[in-house]
Amino acid sequence: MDATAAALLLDHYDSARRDLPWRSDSPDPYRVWLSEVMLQQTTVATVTPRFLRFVERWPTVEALAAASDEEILGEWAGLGYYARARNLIACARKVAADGGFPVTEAGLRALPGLGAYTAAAVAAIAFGQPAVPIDTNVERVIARFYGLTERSAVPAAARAFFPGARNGDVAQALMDLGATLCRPRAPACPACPLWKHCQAAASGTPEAFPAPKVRKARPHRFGIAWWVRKDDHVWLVRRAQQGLLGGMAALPGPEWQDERPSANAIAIHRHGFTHFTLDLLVVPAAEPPDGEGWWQPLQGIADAGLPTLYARAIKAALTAEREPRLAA
DNA sequence: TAGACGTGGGT
DNA sequence: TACCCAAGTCT
Repeated sequence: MDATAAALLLDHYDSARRDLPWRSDSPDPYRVWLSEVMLQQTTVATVTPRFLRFVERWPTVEALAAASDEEILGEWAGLGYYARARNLIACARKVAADGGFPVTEAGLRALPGLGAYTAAAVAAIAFGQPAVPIDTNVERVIARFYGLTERSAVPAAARAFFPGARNGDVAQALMDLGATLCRPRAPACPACPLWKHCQAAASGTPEAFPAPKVRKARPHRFGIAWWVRKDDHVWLVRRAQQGLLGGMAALPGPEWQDERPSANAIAIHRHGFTHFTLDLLVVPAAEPPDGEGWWQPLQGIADAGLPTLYARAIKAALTAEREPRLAA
């Protein structure tokens, strides 16, 4: 039905597409998969340098599969949503053991960390399959193009929009459009190749499509991180594999709680997570707590593979030690 | 199925 | 400061 719109979109894409390091006329499935997993809920600007470091260190899925958990989690540190890294490891090892990536959408969907979107994206982009990847950009552009307020109506509309041939390019073109012109707020309609065919633009209030999602308020929580120094080292532990920051290096400490604890902190780091904010109190202790851990040299601690929460808390503690008057 | 799950940049 | 948003997945 919308061969015209898809053709206009592809013409625009062929002349104006962004040059991103995982894009190629002959895509490497490993690079497509790695980039798609990194891009889940993460911006192109954040992913680009991290992607380049990953593929330089591990140029193939076999090389990645042969790396240790600690190496990969350390390279992922700071990217967030660490379940992605744990699934990345499991997926790489399965693909390497199987001798390559599955070619079909269903086969890809069965791999760890590949949901409906990523399986369709890899199938379409890397293998030229007629899959229809629907991410937040595609959802927004399609909803606006057809004047849909209900997000539940988008998948059927998207299947009508996608031509079947060049679905990977159509998807990337829609994502580029969503990121640069058809933005959530203040869309740049006059510059859009679909402007004259777009229902939302014709309505005069394109931002009203699709209807906004309802959001809940974030609670506030508190935590204690023990600050145990010896010479120029600090005691670190590895967090449990499941749950928040699962498998990542961390300062030791008890479970976080809803009430503010009374403790003699040398620094307090406030950190925002998706579903709550945290005040992490950094509290000096003389000896490491019971359990596994190691002495991490403070030299180059910023590159030690810590998630941002702990990298920032340690930085605040070191600053407080240097300038006690500034401590919270 | 709704909540858990990170972080950085824009406004 | 605070909220929005980002190439989602898993349970």
